[in-house]
Amino acid sequence: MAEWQAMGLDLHNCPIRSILDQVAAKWPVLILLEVHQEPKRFNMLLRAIPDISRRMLTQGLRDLEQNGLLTRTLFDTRPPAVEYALTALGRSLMDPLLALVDWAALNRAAVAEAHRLYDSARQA
Amino acid sequence: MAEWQAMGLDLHNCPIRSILDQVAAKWPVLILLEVHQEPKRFNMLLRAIPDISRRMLTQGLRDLEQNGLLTRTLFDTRPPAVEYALTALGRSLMDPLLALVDWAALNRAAVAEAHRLYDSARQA
DNA sequence: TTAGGCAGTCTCAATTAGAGACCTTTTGGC
DNA sequence: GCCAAAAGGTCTCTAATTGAGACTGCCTAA
Repeated sequence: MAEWQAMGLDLHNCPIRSILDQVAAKWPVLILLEVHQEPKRFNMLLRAIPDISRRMLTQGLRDLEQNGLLTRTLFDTRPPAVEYALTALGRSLMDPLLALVDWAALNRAAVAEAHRLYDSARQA
Repeated sequence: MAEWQAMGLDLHNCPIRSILDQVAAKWPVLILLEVHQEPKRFNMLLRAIPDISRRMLTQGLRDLEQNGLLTRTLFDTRPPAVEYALTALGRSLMDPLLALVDWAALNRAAVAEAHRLYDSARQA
């Protein structure tokens, strides 16, 4: 971090910010985690992430496609099927992303405890 | 990932989802990155992240405090100063978070290129 | 005495997200 | 032959979230 800050790549006025905003967001992360398991189709994703709306799923998929993280493949079957899969770039993102998920899994007890403490302090 | 999925810890109906939603979000990430450099005060953060509003900064700080990622320390100086600093838990989050930032820094050219390709394909 | 910094809160307007109807094509059941 | 369902979305309308910016109260330096 220190290095690329020295290089003038700070978070303000830089493309890293916008990438982070796109990727470090609720729905994109969830979509990537689903597609990471195996390529999935639109309605499959809709079922896999029950509380996403079609609107947000469409938008999330378009954004991720635009950022080069996944591909949209139209199969000319009847009815036509559309498959979303990770690109190489998308796969390269999964390492840091899964590390974040692992952190969350590992520390959920600590976070829950912090909530408890915070709330009881508020009470007093 | 496979392991904790086998353990029944899937992303739907699980506290990991809510932690991820809180942490993998625009402002909290930015706040953490700032506080990671060194403990900072309210107005310092406001200046460091120029496009955040006071409202969102307040809310982000409260959320992060509630999740046990940072501490709020009131110094009884004149005028009173409030310092926000990472907790041990917060510091432990920085590894995966910085990995994500590094990924963004490393791959920003590829992402930019993907945008260019996507846009020119749209054109045609 | 007025200007400014500190750490916020409050209100109102603009933006964004969610709910759910609708579209087109095609298959399967009755 | 006809209705329902699934495919992959779009469209509209409403609800929730965010942002802009005024305001607070206390204190210091000019």
